[in-house]
Amino acid sequence: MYIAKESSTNLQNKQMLMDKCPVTYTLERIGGRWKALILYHLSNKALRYGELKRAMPSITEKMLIQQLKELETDKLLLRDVKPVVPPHVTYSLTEAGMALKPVLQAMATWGLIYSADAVYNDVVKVAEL
Amino acid sequence: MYIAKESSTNLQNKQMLMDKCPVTYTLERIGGRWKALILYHLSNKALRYGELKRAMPSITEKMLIQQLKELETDKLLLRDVKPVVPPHVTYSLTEAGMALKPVLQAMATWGLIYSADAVYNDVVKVAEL
DNA sequence: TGTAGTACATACTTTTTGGTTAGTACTTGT
DNA sequence: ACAAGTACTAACCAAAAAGTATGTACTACA
Repeated sequence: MYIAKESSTNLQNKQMLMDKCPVTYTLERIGGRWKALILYHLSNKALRYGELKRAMPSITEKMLIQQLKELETDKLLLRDVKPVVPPHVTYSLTEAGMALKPVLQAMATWGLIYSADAVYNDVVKVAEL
Repeated sequence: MYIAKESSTNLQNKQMLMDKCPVTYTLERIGGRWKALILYHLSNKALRYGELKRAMPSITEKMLIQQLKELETDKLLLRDVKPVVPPHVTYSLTEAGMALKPVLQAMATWGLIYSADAVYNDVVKVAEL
């Protein structure tokens, strides 16, 4: 028999770590499936919504705007709307967004080195199918 | 009326990004609520299971061993069992785990700078309650 | 005898994340 | 008249992550 507590600690733990651990704070900002990739695509030049979509064919439109919105409210990127019709919207990195480049670079470097000989525990290789 | 596809692209997207994007690869290895913190605590010296637990009072035992297991199979840390009773188990960083230090450092630095004036969008501040 | 400490395991549930499907308003091109 | 392109919105759902509660085997100590 299972009796659950009324209030879970899930959000409380998240809050606490965001507050006390700067790494967790950063992780919360750039974590998830798509944010790093979006930041990467915008790292050289500003792009329009449609350009981003075409640069990442496997992201759905819902996920794309959702992530863009979150990145915007987190002040990592800027949304520029030209009030014309059809709409013309460009996304570019802010100061804070630019400052993430060395972070992403460090992660990319580690990933490149240590994924080479890694055992893929959570992924079934296509070749094995 | 809603009719769902039989196979979702969730895992396929994850696989694809892990394969093509080294940042995503790294993120998958150190992401989640607790892994960064565990790596941080082990960054200076090896610790026993109980010492880790006491260092992170709000993690549950289930989450702790689960994360430790994943970090071990990902070869970021080493599990040392002394076959005595009561059990004596120590965890320490591997080469790959050590190599993550600059990555965590870069994230910590960014987090410290850009969390100071951040708007907490996903968190209701305690003071507001 | 019973309580605490060692390091876990397991069944179950809640919360969050990611994905699916369908639709909006407007204009230009065929 | 109708399709295609612009940039979205919203209802709905499945899968993954995180958390809860409880139990294990063994020993030392009071």
